[in-house]
Amino acid sequence: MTKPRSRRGGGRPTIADVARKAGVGAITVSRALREPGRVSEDLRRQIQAAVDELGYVPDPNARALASARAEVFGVLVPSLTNNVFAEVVRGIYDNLSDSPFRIQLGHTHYSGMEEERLLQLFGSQRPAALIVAGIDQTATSRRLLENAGCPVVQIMETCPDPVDMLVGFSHFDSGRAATRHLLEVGYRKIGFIGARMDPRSQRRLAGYRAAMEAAGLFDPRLITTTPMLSSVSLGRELLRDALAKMPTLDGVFCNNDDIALGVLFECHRASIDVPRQIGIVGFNDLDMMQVSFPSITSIRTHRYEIGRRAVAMALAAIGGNRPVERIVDLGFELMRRESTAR
Amino acid sequence: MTKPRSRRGGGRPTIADVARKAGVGAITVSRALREPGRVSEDLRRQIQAAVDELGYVPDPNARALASARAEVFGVLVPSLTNNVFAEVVRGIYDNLSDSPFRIQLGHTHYSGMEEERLLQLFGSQRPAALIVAGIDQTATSRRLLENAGCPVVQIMETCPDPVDMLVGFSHFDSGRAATRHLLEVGYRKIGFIGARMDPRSQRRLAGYRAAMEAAGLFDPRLITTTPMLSSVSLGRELLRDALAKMPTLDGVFCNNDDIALGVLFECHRASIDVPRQIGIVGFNDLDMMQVSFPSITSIRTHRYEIGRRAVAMALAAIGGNRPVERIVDLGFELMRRESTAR
DNA sequence: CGCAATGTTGGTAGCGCTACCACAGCCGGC
DNA sequence: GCCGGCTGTGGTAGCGCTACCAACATTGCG
Repeated sequence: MTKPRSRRGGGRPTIADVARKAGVGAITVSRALREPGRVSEDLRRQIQAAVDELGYVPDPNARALASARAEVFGVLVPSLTNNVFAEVVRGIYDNLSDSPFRIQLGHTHYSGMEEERLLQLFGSQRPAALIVAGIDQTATSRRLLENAGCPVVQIMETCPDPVDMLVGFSHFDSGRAATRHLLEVGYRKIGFIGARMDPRSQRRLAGYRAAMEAAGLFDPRLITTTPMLSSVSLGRELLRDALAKMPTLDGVFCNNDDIALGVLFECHRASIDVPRQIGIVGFNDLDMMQVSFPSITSIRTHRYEIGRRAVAMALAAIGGNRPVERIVDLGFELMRRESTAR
Repeated sequence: MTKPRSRRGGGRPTIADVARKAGVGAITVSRALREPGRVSEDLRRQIQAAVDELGYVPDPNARALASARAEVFGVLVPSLTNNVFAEVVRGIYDNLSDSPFRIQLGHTHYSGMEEERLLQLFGSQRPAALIVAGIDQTATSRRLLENAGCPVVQIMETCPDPVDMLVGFSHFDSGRAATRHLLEVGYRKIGFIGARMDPRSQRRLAGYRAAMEAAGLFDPRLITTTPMLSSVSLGRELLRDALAKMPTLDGVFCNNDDIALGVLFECHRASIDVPRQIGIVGFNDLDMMQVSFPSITSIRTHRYEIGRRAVAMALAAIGGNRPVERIVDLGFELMRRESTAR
């Protein structure tokens, strides 16, 4: 006779304990918990009573092993301290909190290598779905996504050929819209100021450039960027740099709101009148943009909704009814404010 | 003869495949991967070659099931969009990225019930360690933590009787220090402005109150709070409310930097001179505090370091050598700036 | 009334991995 | 030369759960 291993788990109740208590087979307990509709009302009640009494919680690891599918959403974003992604992630969490799915979050730190490593790692868990930021995966990453064997949602951008599904908006269009607005209001020497030029920033810059070229006003010296991580203080420094290069600057499209705020503060310090001498447009429309003095024109993006929608699409796909629209463009909105009101 | 189940996992290589290829037993492969020191140099090389060739990645679920221990850190914070926790979480991720541990992140949304639910859920995974924000768990939550069977680190605060380990700083002391600074510089009618008064905010308020009472200047009408979530725009509204209640207000200790920024903007709009008419102190010392115009005095907290340190302590405990100091106080720092320079 | 279709339940055999032993070979000490 | 102790390796038996199939009862229909 073999002696049972000494309950390595520390004596937590198992499905067998519940089954014994309820006087049914283990598999019936399993079904009662996962597909209550397939178990008779009577047994379901008995089982529920046993579960409650024992305080049974299914072991997700055993479940994943047996079913070859973990109840986990893998989520890959470049950074969490970036307010933008924090909002997206919040949308994801909120829409997933009532479901049995857990979230496995990873930071790529804007690195393709790191993204590959994490996808490899996440893949080994057989996640129920993957949500990844951006469309600029390496060839290896793209292959990993295609072979993940689960719904994949790319977020934050649009493109015609996603791996699977996509929710986002056009960074090119939004960059162009911001620049066009400055042109329409009458600014001419419009600079682009940006830090950490990730692919999405590059597309906004391309939109800026397109607008400026269409107006016959493009000049490469109007562009000021840095590889450093974006921050408010960096916005201040970058405006100084931009003005040093181009003292006649009369407007700036800032790659994000942090930069824009830094620019505004530097204008205060240098007694530059906003919007009279310089017009400012930010990007993302954080709450503070409408509060600042003067309030700052910005491009509002639907970050929370992107996260929420990505989850909704993934859940639909898991449930068997893939959304008809594989590609969702949530657009953006230009919020006109005092910083460009001249 | 039983036909093998059709590789539900989709044909990924298993440890048995690696063992066969390397001509060794499965258990030796397992050891070579987890404790290379216990396997001879020769076999280790052969096994590594087989692993590389097959692209073998261990299944974390099977591993967790067999060893009754998942390589997962459970992390519980109230909110991710709060910049403060985003920084803490970054510190946690950064210090854990080279280890085999994954992170399971949960939001309590400042709710004790939600915290209980998540601890229950996380516990079912048998995590390697738990990191939770705060010391104000419900009785149930505290019991769950005590019985988690793994190292537990509470973060963000100090107290004499943590569940297990603790890293943080004193909110009471920091609130008192901020208020004392305002008093020292000469402000008298000093208000407290705060949103979302979680337990940490309450302690800062208590520190404020202690300082004001010690100076014989406390007045409950100086306190303005709201249950709403903190934001820059809320800071602006709260200052209006505070001034309506107490027009002679000459200083404010803001519960966080977002509020402080909102207050500053409202002062600009209302042509209130900072620091002459009103002094402002923020809390957390976000980057923008030193950039704003005028720059804002704030209490610097070591958020990233709290996350980093919590992980270091948990790893040490997992490794068998619990840190001698179970309680670590990382302190805080008053950053004097223009907003209180009069 | 017979038979297929449907619905409900249970048994068995794993999922991929590691804990726990067993065992072989080697060392040094008495 | 025997014994205990080490080191390195492997076999076996699960971890807790679910996929798969079988068994049985019940129903509907010709």
